[in-house]
Amino acid sequence: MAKERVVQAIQQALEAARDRGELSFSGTPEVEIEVPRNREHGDFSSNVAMALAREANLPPRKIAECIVASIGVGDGLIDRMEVAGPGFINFYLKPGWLHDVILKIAGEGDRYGRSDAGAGTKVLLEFVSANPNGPITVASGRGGAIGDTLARLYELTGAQVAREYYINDAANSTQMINFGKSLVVRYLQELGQSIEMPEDGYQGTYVNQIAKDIIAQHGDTYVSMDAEERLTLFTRMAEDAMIAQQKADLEEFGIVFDCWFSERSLHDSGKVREAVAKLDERGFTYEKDGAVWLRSTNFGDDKDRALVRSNGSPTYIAADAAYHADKFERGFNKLINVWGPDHHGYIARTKAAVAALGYRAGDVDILIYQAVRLMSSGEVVMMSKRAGDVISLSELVQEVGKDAARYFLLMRSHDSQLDFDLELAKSQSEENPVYYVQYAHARIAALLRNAEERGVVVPTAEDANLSLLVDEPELDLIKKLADWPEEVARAAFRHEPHRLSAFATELARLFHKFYTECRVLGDDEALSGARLALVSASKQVLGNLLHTMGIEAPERM
RNA sequence: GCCCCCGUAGCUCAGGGGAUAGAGCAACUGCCUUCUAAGCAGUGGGCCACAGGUUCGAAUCCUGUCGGGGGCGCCA
Repeated sequence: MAKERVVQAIQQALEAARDRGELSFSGTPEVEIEVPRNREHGDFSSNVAMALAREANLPPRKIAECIVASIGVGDGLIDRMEVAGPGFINFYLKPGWLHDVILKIAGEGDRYGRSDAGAGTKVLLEFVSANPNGPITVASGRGGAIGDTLARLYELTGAQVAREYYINDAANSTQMINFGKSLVVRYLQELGQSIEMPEDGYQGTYVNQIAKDIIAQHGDTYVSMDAEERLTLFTRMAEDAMIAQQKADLEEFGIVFDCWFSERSLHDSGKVREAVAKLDERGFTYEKDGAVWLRSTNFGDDKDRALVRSNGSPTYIAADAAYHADKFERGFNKLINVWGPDHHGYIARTKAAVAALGYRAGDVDILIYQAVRLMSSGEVVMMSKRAGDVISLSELVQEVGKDAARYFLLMRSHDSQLDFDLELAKSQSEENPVYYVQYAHARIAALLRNAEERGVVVPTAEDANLSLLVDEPELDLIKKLADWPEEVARAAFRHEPHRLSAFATELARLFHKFYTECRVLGDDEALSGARLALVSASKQVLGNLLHTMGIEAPERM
């Protein structure tokens, strides 16, 4: 595409200048070009001259002029160049390059935006991974939106991607036993016994529901059961019920995992023991106070961590070490974990465990997203899982819809806290940003329907006379369309799925602007045809974009 | 005490070495006999928390201070 050709032209010019002895620098300089914010600064702009100034020991503008002088304009792409400001080189291209973009989009369709930039990468994306003791919360939903969108982005770069949910189902977890106890209480209460829910029990009504389901299936069989046996059974049943519900909640949110990975399975299969043994063999453990410790400080952690308790049971970090080893053993070469803010303390120790096991810690990327606050009428809606007044992801989806929920949870950088304005997300009106974007798509669809009704033929991109597209709103819109593939790669590799919401807003704005200023179905048949080709391309890109965000692209609104 | 994130318009936040700092919401003013006004155009609104430093160039990088949030277990 045009951008690569400009980069190549600069590189060749640099080498030519070096060969002539006009510039001195070593290696091949990284040539970066960008789309300038200001349209008057051309189609692309480069700062190489300034970046090279020190090494070449020449004023930036001088270098820029030297580069410009050795770039030919005869290749049909570059119209003219300008040295501007402190030493920017601005490239003004012949409009044909933009028309090629429309041809490319028409040719690639749903695949427009794909690349092979990530080919050969086998990514395991682990996200959500909530404890199986309640419905998926809105906070976990943020992790879900981020993880799933990141997965879609990586897929577009040609990487192989697996979405995985790590189930924290280790036996004897105090949380889970407590959860099981709560279920027992509800079960007995439902059957008329008067016992109190303990202070630290799970108050949510979903526990009552599980109790009712058990009664519906098994009646009062468990009333007379041995209490300890019953607790074990109920803990397991509570867990199974929650996992099933979580699966359903997430599917409703547009997320389907390739694998639900059980922590317990790591213990049962002996993999946790193996991992601890391997750490021991490699000399990174020691015993103290009857416990086995990992020398995680050897790998940058600020203190050593217990792997096996003095009572002989392995800790969470031991299982985590085994889990990450297992991921690598399954052939993945890039592990991405999307974790909530309460896990930030685990980054150093997890990476330490990975390194101590002999894997590359650099192949593990851990993304911590910050808290979500639900806001209603300017007030924070408080949430506590145990108190039972959580607003679940499922409730949020029912309240505002999947599209608004996903869009809002993707609007902010993962490391910013996020205020989720319920009223705004709910409002089916102009103030809601998600509708702004979807409306652009629906508007396009309406336009194309209209054309059909009027008997106007939408020409193929090849048949349209694209050179008629010369107005500013048209060119600005095409430039944005041209940027999509690169935006995909940026958002993927920088792990910034929230960029898509900004891109979506910008693309929608440029379309609306075009729509307002450029009449599509007019008297000039050739111009209408060219504009319809542009409209189709816009629909394609907007659709691809919304699909990547996991949001519907409506045909009408 | 130590660690992480944040501090940018009235509010919520993008931008994270480059040219004149942006968006949504809120406020105000225009634009529908013509393709969806869920739209467009315009106005007002900023010591980019503060202080030093690095750089040709800093909202952006470094150090420190202040303010907000989160995390620091032989819990998971």
